Amino acid sequence: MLSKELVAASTVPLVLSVLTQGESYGYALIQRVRELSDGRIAWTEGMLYPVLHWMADEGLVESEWKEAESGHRRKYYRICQEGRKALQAEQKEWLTVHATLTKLWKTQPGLI
Amino acid sequence: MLSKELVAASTVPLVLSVLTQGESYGYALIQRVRELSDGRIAWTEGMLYPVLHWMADEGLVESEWKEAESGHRRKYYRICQEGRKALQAEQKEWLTVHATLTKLWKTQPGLI
DNA sequence: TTGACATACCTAGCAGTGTTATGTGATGCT
DNA sequence: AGCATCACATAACACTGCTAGGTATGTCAA
Repeated sequence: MLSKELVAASTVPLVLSVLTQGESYGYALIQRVRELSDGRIAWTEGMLYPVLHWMADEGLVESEWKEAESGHRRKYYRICQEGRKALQAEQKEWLTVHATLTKLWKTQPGLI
Repeated sequence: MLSKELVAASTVPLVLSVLTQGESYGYALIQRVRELSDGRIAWTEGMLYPVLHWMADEGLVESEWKEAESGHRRKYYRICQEGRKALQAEQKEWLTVHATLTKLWKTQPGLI
C-alpha cells in the first residue's frame, strides 16, 4: 500500500491525467486508477470525493449529473482549461523530483 | 516551488538516497538536494530537522555529533539497515506511481 | 422476498501533523 | 564591531486528511 504522503501528492495529477482521456465519474476513477496501477493504487471513496469537490471549487474540473442506463445517478467530471494548466505545472514538479531521485539512484548499484 | 504534498512525499526518500552516498548532516543535505535539483527543491531547516529526528527515532538513520575543522558542531547522519529497507520500499512505491502517471502521459500528445 | 453485494454518492469531526516563526551560538570576513 | 554564513533546535497551533458512517438504487441467488 502507498504511503499517505505519496497518495496526497499523486491524487490530483492522476485524476487530471485520467480526465484528459475523457470525462468520468468518481466511482469509475477509483477503478480506472486501480486498474492502471495493477491494483497498487487503491483509493477509497471517502478520500476521493472531497478531492473532486475541491478540484471543482478550484475550477480545475466541472461536473454534471447524469442518469446512467443502469439507473444510477452519476456525477461526471470534465477537465477545464484551468485544469490543463494545473496538470502541466504538476507534471513539471513531478518530473523535477523524479529527475533528482533517479540521479541519486543511478549512481547506486543494486537500487532499482 | 514544489507543492507541500510533493515535498512531504519526497523528503524521506531523498534524504535516504543522499545518505547512501555517505554520511552527511542537516545543513549539507539541504544544499546537496538544492544543488541536485538545480535549485528547485529548496528545503527549509525548520522542516528538515524534525524529519531527521523522526527518521532517527524510526531507526532509519543513526546520528553522531562531530566537531568540524571549521569549529562548527555538526550532527552527522548515517543510513542504517532499516533505512535501506525503507528506501527500497519507497522506491517501489514511487516507481509504481511514476509508471501509472507516465502510462497516462504517454497517450497524451503535447504532455511532457 | 430477503439478504448480500455492487454501484454511486456524500460529509462530520477530530486525530494527527507540518511549518512558521523564533531561538541559540560559533566562525569568518570587512 | 557588525554582518553573513554555518549549524542545530522546537513550540504551538492552524490546517487538513481520512475514517467511519450515512443514503439510495440495482441485481442476483437462495
